[in-house]
Amino acid sequence: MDAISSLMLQEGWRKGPWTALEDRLLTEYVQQHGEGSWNSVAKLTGLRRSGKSCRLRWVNYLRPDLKRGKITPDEETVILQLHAMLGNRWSAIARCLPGRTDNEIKNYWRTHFKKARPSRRARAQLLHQYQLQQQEQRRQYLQSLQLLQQQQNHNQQQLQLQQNQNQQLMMTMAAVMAMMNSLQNGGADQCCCGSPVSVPEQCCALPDEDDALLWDSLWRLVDGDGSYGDGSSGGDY
DNA sequence: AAATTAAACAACCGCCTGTGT
DNA sequence: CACACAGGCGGTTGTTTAATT
Repeated sequence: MDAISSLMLQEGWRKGPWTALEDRLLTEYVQQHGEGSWNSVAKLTGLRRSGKSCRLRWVNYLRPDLKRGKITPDEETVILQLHAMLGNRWSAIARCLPGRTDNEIKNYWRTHFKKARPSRRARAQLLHQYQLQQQEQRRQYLQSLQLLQQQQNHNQQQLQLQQNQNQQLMMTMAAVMAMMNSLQNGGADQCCCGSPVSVPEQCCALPDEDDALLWDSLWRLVDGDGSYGDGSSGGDY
């Protein structure tokens, strides 16, 4: 409570709903003195109301030119149009609607057009929608987790396969190198494993079938066709 | 029929502006 | 120019009435 309000209460200012007697006193005052000088109402009539309160009561309730009753559809249209143009300038809107007060229009707007708190039924519906949304989000989250897991397993398998292929390639390379060496050395002194042999077949030389595979791999490498292995990995070799 | 909720209305409050001194 | 005061304005709150559960 501010200083003026507490002072008003100390001095015995009345607040709250107006009585019929207060209305009559105020009406008589305005008839005699005209509108304005609201602060002198209390002195001249004995009313224990502030000037502000007197003015508000007169303007919003006692003025004889006030139009009573519901807002008509035409008036509603005007209110909507003017509000779209002027915003919350209620007094400006009220000036275009004779007999209506800014307070009345403001209340009407708030009641009918300002986004109202949803009804209980609407709130329950909103809550239900929210819960369904939450369920769906949870389901999607679990699904993506599962997908991620599958992806990781797949990657693991791919890695393993790649390692195997690399190993095989290294072995092939080593065998090729050994073969080259043996060809350079007349083909008799050393085997691919380094053992001194006169005939390669007597050491660790590959059987015919493996031998063919080995040469096949070598030509692929030389051709550089990148199709080594399962054919899915292009460019890493 | 009682309890609860929403709508409508009335009044108050604080801030701002215009005016007189 | 600075100050005080009255009046005006928009936002907010309180109360009553009507509708719904």
